[in-house]
Amino acid sequence: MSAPTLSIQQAATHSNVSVHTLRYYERIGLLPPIARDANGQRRYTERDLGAVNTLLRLRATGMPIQGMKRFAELFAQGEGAIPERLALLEEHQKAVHQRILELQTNLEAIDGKIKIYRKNTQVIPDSKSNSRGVGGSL
Amino acid sequence: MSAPTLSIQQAATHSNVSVHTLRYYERIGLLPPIARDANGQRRYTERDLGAVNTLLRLRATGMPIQGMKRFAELFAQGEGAIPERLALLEEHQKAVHQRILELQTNLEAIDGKIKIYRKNTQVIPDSKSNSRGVGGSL
DNA sequence: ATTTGACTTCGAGCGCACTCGAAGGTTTAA
DNA sequence: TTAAACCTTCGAGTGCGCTCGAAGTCAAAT
Repeated sequence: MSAPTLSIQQAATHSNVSVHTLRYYERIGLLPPIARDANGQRRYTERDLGAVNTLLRLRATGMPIQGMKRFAELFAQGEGAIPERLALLEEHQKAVHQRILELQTNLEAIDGKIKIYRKNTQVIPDSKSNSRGVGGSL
Repeated sequence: MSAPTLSIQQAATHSNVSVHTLRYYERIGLLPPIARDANGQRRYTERDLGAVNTLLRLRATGMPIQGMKRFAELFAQGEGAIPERLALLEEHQKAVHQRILELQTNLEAIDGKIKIYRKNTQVIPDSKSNSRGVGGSL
């Protein structure tokens, strides 16, 4: 039993991307050249799908295409480049972590605003209160 | 003592944006029309700076300009629109929270990969191991 | 007198990551 | 026979959020 492979259409569906994007990623070197069948059609292996998966995770965490390209290149260079691959991932890890912290910080500020709004919605302001607490300005 | 106001340059520096961006935000309706001095030059009040601050927080958490515009419009509509403002913020709050969760999930997957890489870097693989754990494919 | 910084309207350009369609080809299945 | 699904190269278009510069004006400060 040889490993099952997928057509580009199937791979696209499986990975939830468009066939356009799969060819695009291969074209710009994010994916290695995908193996072809007797008719020259792409056959995606488990490994290829794994690669797509990894790329999508990197993308989802905000890595720009240039970064992914660099990673793919380091991969193509074989085992010698493992330390660089590790370094790249660690750097990205750090960046993502900081991004999460930034989001959390800003989210807290928004939470604060929401609380103020809730107070103001619950109590109908009387003529003496001017609801200046609400935003001040936006 | 009247409230101190800032020139556009000062406001830009203070908020860490460009004067281009300040005018742009005003132009597209994110900021209210900024008050002018005798010479027609913008004078940014504390309130205006607060508005910029809020916008930057929304932006930093990924709210598109259209969303910010909607918020600004609701603000311009006065107190009657407070419930809608609240709703908009709550929706955004939810979205940001989900975004954070997504980042954390993907970050964990990346952490996993890093761990595998670290194992492989520590132990020089012998002829029997083929380091297939490392990425598999990227 | 000149430099600085502000103002206006306008439209072009940029970087990113796709996204799509055209045009022309082949193979395979119904 | 026809339709579906794949292939190629190519270039144009999209949406976002700026970003910039041009051209012309004005007023205050040195």
